[in-house]
Amino acid sequence: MITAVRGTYDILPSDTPLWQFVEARARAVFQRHGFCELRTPIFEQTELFVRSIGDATDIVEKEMYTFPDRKGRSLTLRPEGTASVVRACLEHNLLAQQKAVRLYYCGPMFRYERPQAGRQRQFNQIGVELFGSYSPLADAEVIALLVRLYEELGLTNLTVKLNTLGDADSRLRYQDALRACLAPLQATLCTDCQRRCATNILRVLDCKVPACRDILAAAALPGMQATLSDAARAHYQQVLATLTQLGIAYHEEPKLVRGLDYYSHTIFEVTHTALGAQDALGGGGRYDGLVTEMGGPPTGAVGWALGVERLLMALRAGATALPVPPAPVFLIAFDERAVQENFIIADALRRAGIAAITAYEKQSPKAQMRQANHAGAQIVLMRGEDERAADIYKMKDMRTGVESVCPAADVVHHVTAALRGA
RNA sequence: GUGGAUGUAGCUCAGUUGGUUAGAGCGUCUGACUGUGGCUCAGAAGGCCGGGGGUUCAAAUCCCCUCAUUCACCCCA
Repeated sequence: MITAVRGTYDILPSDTPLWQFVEARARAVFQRHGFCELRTPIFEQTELFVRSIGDATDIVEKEMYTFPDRKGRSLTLRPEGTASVVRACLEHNLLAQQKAVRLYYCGPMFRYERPQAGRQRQFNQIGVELFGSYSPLADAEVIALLVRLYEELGLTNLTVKLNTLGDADSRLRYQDALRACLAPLQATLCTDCQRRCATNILRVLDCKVPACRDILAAAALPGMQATLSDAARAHYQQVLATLTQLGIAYHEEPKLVRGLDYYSHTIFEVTHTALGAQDALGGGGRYDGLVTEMGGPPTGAVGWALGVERLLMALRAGATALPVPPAPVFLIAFDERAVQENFIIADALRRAGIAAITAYEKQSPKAQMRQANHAGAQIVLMRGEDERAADIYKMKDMRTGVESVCPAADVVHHVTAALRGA
């Protein structure tokens, strides 16, 4: 038997209503906030991700699905959404005008990682990007948007974690200071941290190995705040103040670090208690340098992405009321001729906007009634020899068990009235 | 990429120190005055015991490999 490849999975009909619910709510919230959808291809030139995400990141180093096409060009299934959005904006000149551009996207992303709870190789993200402003209000706007979206979906037990990396100069100064401070200690750190010292030194701060934590705590490392420029510090404070005015609770996490190179200034992450090790429901930050890095004009930018699978895990944990599938009209045939007759009536019902299904073969009335019940039918229409003689349909309301009769020519009206009354 | 746990019916799981035709619950199907669902009762169908190799008179059970799932590390959404 051929199975779905490792790290991928099917979203079955029993689950798709929940997905549709989440997507519909998300679109409604984005629409209220003035964000428009952008749909980009699922694969891009490999170079796009290498340049935007950073060639020293885990994503680029070992997690991308990269392959040559038939003419030898290197292509990559997108591991995240921001790079494609920036590329599309530049390609179509969407950032040329002097105004903010608000975009959202949703769809599958691909990363070659070891699957575990809340982590698969093809997974879905919903994300937003806000271009054209350096204002801390823009940071606050997208963070608020993320929180309002979760609220709209009925999620609680959320934690919003915030930090600032400062501008590019602040960050370089801090990394230098950290490197100088850690150099003499490097041999005593865990092997992961020794590697991090070379690749992404900020991650050392986030190490969970107890021995490392003790060493770091004793080392009196410089705080990032110390190397922040005045402007960067003021920007961050303004973001915090605005969130407070919006009534959005947050935790400052000075050690919060992100895995993509393009972030600067504000970074944030939303976690949920019911999620286990992969507890980040969503995260993002400001990336003012990326647009110029990709060959565009200097453009302020801030955005986030959320993992839909993790969002659904959190929703299920919270036992939020799930949407119910449609309850169709079910047509039962007592004889062979009725199968064909029902098929025609079903079409008339559907054209009138009423969901209806029929059987393809005559089965026992009992079996057909069971099917109708299983399908959640509210109304059952029955046709056989007796009904044909009188040119009528027998109609049963499955909730009350009450049966009635109506002329064959008038079925649509009767069903409509019955559904409305129920 | 590293480590632990687990793969038996559609689903959730039993299976005693290796020993006859591998079980249960739920679900499915069929019946219970043959043209009527839900509840109840009765019956039936449904398993290369994840796959491959090995040990043995004998393997779901022991050993090795492999694939997959899962949890954690790592990393991220």
